[in-house]
Amino acid sequence: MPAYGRSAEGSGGVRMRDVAERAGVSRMTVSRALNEPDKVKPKLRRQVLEAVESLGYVHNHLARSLSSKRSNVIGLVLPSLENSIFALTVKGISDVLRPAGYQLMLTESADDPEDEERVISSFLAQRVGGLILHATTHSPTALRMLRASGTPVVENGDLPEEPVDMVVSYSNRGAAKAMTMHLARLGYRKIAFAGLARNPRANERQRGYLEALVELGHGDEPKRLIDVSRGFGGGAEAVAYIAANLPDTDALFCAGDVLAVGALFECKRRDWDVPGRLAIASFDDLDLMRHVIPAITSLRLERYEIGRRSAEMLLAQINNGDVPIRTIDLGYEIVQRASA
Amino acid sequence: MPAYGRSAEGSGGVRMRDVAERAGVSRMTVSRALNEPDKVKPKLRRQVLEAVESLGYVHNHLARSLSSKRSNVIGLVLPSLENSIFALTVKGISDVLRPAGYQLMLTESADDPEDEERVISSFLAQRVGGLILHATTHSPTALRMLRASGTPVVENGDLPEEPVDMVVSYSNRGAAKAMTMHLARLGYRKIAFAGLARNPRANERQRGYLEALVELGHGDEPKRLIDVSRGFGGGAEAVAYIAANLPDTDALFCAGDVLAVGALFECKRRDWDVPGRLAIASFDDLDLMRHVIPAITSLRLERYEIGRRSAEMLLAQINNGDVPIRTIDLGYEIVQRASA
DNA sequence: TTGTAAGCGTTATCAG
DNA sequence: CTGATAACGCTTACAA
Repeated sequence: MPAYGRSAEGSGGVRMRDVAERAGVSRMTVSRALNEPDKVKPKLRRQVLEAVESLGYVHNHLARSLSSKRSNVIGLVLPSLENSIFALTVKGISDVLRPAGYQLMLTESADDPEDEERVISSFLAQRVGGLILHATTHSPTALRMLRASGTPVVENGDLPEEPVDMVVSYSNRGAAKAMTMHLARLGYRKIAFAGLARNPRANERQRGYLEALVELGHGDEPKRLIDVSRGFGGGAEAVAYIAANLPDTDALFCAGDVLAVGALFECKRRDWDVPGRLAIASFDDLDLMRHVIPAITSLRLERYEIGRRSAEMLLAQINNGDVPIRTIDLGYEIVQRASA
Repeated sequence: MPAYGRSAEGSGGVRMRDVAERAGVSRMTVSRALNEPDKVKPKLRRQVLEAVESLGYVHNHLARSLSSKRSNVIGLVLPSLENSIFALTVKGISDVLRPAGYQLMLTESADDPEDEERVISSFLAQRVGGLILHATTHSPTALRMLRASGTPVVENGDLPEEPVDMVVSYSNRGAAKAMTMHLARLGYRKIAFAGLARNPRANERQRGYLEALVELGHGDEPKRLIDVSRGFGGGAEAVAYIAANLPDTDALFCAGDVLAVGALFECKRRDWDVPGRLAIASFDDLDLMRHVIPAITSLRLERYEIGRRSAEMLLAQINNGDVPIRTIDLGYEIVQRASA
């Protein structure tokens, strides 16, 4: 037996030919009535639709895609579902895809190259019509597979130097640099940075932070880089580390919102005034940021637009095959709040 | 042209027959080497795998599923991706599915029957091998489609009276009732309930809350039901409503964690002591609950287990077709913290 | 506008 | 253990 198991014999086993018989037309007329209704006379169309209804026929997309070499499925690879920041991007994608008759297939793949490879390979085996990847670092094998497949791809998580195909994103490096400069402008002088070591996007953010320090003339001062674990606990770790090892730090820039909130709570526990004792700034702009007390200064990214534009580009590529502008930088915005 | 557009011609256009030629075997041997390696002599198997590798062949699951009437894709319908509570369930599902060679297709469908119908129909058209639905209320059409398809289904969001097929869940009603009784046991007498009006699961929670009040002998007192909007803002609305209309309320039970946190923040803004002025309890147990100050008393559900067991049941049904116990109640646990 | 015939790329089946 | 052949259910291409 194969690795995969038995499944339904397809909805009730009603095929297009059954519908055709019932409606008194040929299979092709049924096919047309379903896919290109305009090409079938209203009367026959009605007959077909009635037959479909009464037989409970469900169009077989497997057969359709195999035969037509087209697919109405778009694959999306997200780094994680735990982080609700992606929800907006998914919504942006869906809002474009759905009216166009496409369906979104979503998979998560921790920022692990092997995992991504497996997921991409699976999507390609499924012959998806296009792929949206919320990641810009891929294994050589993954790259080879993607290129060989000829499948349209949009990358999302960052602005890569060598895109696979199309890109809709913002610059993690640029955004982090801007926020660091912003903190400096607010008067903070000893700015620390906390992030997850294993995340490529967090790494880029760290680079941006370091670039800003150099530009500010703090390049020679001892580094204030803090590697933390994920979740709220990571933010607490950062504050604890500052208390123990970098007590003169006056601002903490967190590579993610959850870290920032964790840091804020830890400050409260230690009775540290925010931003008096320690200012806090973060990346992304979860709804939570403006509700905590004090509200946290953060970087807002166009999460919804990223999704919408990605889907639009993908469809344009699939349908016209001609997308002149293949990289879109949607930028970022600093949202100034009470925490810094 | 069809509603859906052009797509890749399938990875490089390399077919199984090309692999077969290259390896000097028949297509069937290639098929076996890929699906049931044990049934092919090591030597031929190696030849095939080498040919696959050198040609960059990607197995066409469309054709495989069409021909075999099996599918290695499982569809999952979640109410929303904004709520990270589902991340754990997804992980539980993936952990079972992946090693079994299955792939998860995820879609979101707000608790809107029409939307769910469209999504289910799409999955059935895709001829998925099984379906996991995080919802227990379905439109008649959806039910008919599901039943007619014969596709194995697991429902997750609640314990329905008339399951479609299999169920792995907890009782929203039971859990809410238990929490309300718990609050009463802690000495609270004027317990309010806040939830989203349009959510079937929140409705069941409300029922449980009301049942508890009756059992406590508070059935005749004026109701303290508060309909709020979603997000942190909803929690704030609840507190504002209490301040304006139900000032003697001593405890607030929120149908969701985000509401509870929003309520907590609003209390702080109003300088209300929690739990002194108002106790707060919530449903689900997001990580955030134990990090806010004060930490919030909540109901913990086996989110990971729900996913794991659902996937296991589904696979058992697909492979053996014999799953004696078709409904699993995983219960809930009250996590007592400082907020109540 | 509708129909006919020949695939799409794989696997089930049965023979060797 | 391996191979030949006929599906799987649909659409393309062409003919009427």
